[in-house]
Amino acid sequence: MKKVLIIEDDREIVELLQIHLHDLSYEVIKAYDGEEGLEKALTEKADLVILDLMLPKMDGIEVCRRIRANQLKTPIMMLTARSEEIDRVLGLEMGADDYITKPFSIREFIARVKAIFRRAQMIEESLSEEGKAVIRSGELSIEVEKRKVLLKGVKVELSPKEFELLVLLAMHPGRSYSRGQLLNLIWGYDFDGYEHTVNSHINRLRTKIEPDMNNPQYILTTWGVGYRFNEEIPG
Amino acid sequence: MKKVLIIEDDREIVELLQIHLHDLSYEVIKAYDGEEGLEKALTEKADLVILDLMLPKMDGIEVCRRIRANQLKTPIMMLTARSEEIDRVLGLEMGADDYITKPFSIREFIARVKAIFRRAQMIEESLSEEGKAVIRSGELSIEVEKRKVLLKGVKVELSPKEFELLVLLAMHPGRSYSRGQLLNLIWGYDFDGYEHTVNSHINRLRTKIEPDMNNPQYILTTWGVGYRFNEEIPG
DNA sequence: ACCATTTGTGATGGTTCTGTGACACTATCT
DNA sequence: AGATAGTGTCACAGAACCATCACAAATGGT
Repeated sequence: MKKVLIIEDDREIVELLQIHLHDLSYEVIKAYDGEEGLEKALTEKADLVILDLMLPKMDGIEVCRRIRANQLKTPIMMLTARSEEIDRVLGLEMGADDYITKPFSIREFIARVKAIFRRAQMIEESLSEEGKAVIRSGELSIEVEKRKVLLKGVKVELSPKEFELLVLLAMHPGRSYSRGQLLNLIWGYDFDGYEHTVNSHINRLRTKIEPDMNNPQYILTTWGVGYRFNEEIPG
Repeated sequence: MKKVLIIEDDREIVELLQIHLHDLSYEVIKAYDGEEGLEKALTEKADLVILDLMLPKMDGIEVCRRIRANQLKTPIMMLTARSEEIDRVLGLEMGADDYITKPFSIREFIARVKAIFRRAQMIEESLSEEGKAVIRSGELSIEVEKRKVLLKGVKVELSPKEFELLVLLAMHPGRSYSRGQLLNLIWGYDFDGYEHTVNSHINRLRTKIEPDMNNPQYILTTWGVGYRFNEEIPG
């Protein structure tokens, strides 16, 4: 059974979410402040964390960061009170997978939760078929094990860095990575170069896989933040 | 009836696996620590070994190595606690055929066990053809048992290392092996020489089997990674 | 012990990749 | 619109990586 951790100080909202998550037969764990939330996130190994931005004791942003530092793969959905862009951007920068602004409709909330699990499920399944870790998206297919990328069935030659970038981004569609994060994750934390280096590699990668450079379909830019893989490929 | 050996100290997991393996009508042998596991692996002649990475008395890696040293063909499936704990590469480097991270779904576990047996079956069948394990690819045919390689019907004389390299690569077309992996798998994990040694052997091997050295058809280079056998031999 | 073969390593030259600077371009805000 | 900060593009030099060759040490058979 899937575990969902809710970190939210408004008990009414927690109640509401719990009821509906329970209907979907998920196990629900609750935390009412940042510290408690972080602790439970690290110990309970939840399959999804729902995280309010404004929290007592420890800010949602900080909680998100700390979770990411340890559990890279756990999906996080942010709740924010104001629909201001700043909040959204910050949320993405920390590596949240999705965000939703209060007040939200339960219908929408459930749809998003399902979407997140569906995505996680896809990754799980593609990994499980032995030897075949394949990520598919539109006309693009990535055979991770074989280090092979096909675009419309035609093999694309990528350099090591380009390949690693593509795989990292494509494994978490919709999640934005800052240039700093990408440098840490791919180049290593001891790399001391310019962040602008990432631009070049993204650019080279795009020239190889994007049909139209002025209108990228796979590698998207999150302005002011970094890059992400498109989560809704047309067709 | 197929025999499956489970080496795992967590008795709950052993129980669980046993039940499901029994359903598939496999005979199950159990061992609860590394030493016992190795002993039973060597005496019982199992068709599949399921091996936990963390074990009392003797580490799973060591057990894996020792089994491999004696029984080259027995498939081994590794169990690891966390996905971060072990790199996919490391598992394969030790010679495990597959690995699965805990916690895992029984469904997935069974799928993988079946896949391993299916693969073993395939190899078995190709072996039974007049007792010859033959790998064919383009104009190249490798008779593994006889240590004989034919190019366009003409015998090619290969040194031991060259032959082993060729067989290992040709057995898994498309999969790239790093120089470190090749050293571990062919030279042995205790070899302490330069990785660049592999280059020389690949080079010598190529001069013997490649029609055009500037455009290899069989042994390809995966830049920044290592070498692989071409999976799509032209006509 | 002798010879032939195999094998590891050093050296060298060639190829690909990668980081960076410079500049054009775009989004955002006042 | 203008100012500013963020992003796209491109070329190039240096770095990283690979192929090749030569040679000495190790190996193995006779």
